Amino acid sequence: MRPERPPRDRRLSRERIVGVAVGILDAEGHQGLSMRRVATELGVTAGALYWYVANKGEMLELALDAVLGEISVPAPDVEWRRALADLAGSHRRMLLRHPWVLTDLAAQPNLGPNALALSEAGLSILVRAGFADADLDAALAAVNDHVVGAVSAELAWRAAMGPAEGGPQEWAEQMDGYLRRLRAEHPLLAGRMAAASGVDVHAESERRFGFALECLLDGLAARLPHS
Amino acid sequence: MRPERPPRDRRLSRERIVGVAVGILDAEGHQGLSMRRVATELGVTAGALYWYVANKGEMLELALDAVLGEISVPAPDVEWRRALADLAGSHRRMLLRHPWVLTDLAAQPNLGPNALALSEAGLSILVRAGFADADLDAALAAVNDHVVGAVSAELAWRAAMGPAEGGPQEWAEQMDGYLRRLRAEHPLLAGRMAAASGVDVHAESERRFGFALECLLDGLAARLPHS
DNA sequence: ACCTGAACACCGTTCAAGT
DNA sequence: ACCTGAACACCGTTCAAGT
Repeated sequence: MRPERPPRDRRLSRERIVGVAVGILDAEGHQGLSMRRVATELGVTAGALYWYVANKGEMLELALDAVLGEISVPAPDVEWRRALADLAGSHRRMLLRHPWVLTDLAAQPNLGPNALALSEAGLSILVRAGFADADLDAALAAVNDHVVGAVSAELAWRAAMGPAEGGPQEWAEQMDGYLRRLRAEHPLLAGRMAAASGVDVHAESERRFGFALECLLDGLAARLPHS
Repeated sequence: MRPERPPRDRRLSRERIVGVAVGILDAEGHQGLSMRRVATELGVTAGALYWYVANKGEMLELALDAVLGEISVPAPDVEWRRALADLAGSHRRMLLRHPWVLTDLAAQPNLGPNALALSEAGLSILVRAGFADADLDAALAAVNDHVVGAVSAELAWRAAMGPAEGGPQEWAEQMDGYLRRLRAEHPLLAGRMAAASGVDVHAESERRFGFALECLLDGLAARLPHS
C-alpha cells in the first residue's frame, strides 16, 4: 500500500495515445473523442499530444490501423472457401467490437501496415483458389465490401432497436401506429417488420451475413478460370 | 433590374434548411457543415434553425432521407435480375453524388419515408423473383450491403489517389520507394498495385461493382425455392 | 526533448428578449 | 409565431515559455 499507484510510465508515446483513443472510441464513439479528453486521461495537457501526433486525423489513422491488427489470418493450408469465410468472419467480429471504424473507412485512405498485411492475406487465398489479374482484385473487393456493408447494416439495425426508452409499452404503441400506416403504403415491408419484431438481432444478422457470403462464394467459384 | 434580387421567400422552412445543408455536405463534406454556416447561408442567426429542427442530428436525418429520394425505382414489369441491377446502380450513383451519406448510414437508423419506399421497392422485386420469409430479408440485405460496401471502397480508393500534390514526379518517387519495400513483404499486393497504377478508377470501380453483383445474383438465383 | 498555459478561432445549444 | 443576441460549455490547434 506504500505507493498509491505504480508509477506506470508517466512518459507519453504514440502507443499510449492511440491506446486510450481506441478505448474512448469503443466506449463512446466518435462523439466522445477529443484531444483534450485523451490528454486528461493521460494526465497531460492537450498541447502535449501534438509532439507525438500531427493532428486528430493522424491519431484516427493510427487507431484504425491498430484495430485492423486484431483480425486473425487463417493458415495457408486451409481450403480457399473456408479460409475466405474465416477471414471475413474475423473481419466482421472486429468491426462489431469497434463500430467507429466504419465511419473512418469511408473517408480515410487506410494504408497502414496492418491494412496492407490484411490485403496480402486475402490475395494469397484467392490466388490459391486460382484467381489472377483483374478478377483477383474484383473478387477480393467483393468479399471485403460484403463485410463492410453487412456490419454497417447490422449496426444501423441495432441502433434502431436501441432507443427503447420509456418502457416497451410506449414503444410498442408507437410502433403499432407506425405499422398501421405502413401496412397501407408499404405492405411488403410492414410484413417483414412484423416478422422481425421478435427475432434476435445478433443471430439473424449472423445468418444473413453467412447467406450472402455463400452466394458470393458460389458466384466466385463459378468464375474460376479452369473448373 | 429594379429589385436587387428577387425576394425569394425570406421565410425559413425545413425544406430550405435541408436544401442548403445538402449543398454544403456535397461541396465540403461533414467537415464543412455547421449550424452557424447553414444559418448565415440563409441570412439568419444560428438559433433560428432550432425553431424548425431539434438539433444537428435531426437536420442530418432529414438531409439523408432527402437524397434517398433521388434513387429511381425500376418499373414493376422488368425481369427481376435486371430490375435489381438497375436499382443497385441507381443507389450506387446516388451515393457517389453524396459521399457524406455513407458516414451517416453506419450511425443513423434511417427510417425516413424515402428509405421505407426504397425498401418496399427492393422487396417487391425479390418477391416477384420468388423469395419469401427470412431468405427475402437476407437477399435484400445482400444487395444493399454490396452497394454500400462497394461505394465505400471506391471512395477510399479515390481519396488515396487524390492527394497527388507536388506534381506527379514527387508522388511517383514516393510510391517507388514504397513499392520497393512492399515487394519484399507483400509481393502479391505490390503486383496488384503496380497493375492498378494506370487504370481509370471510375471505370474499374464500375467493373468490380458489376462483377460482384453478378456473383451475388447468380448465388441468389441458385437459392430460389422452385427453379 | 518534452510539456505547460494561455490564447485564437471556432463549435452546438439554450433562452431571455424583442417583433 | 418567429427570430435576434448574448451567453455557456465546449472544440482543434498553435506557440511562446518553461524545465
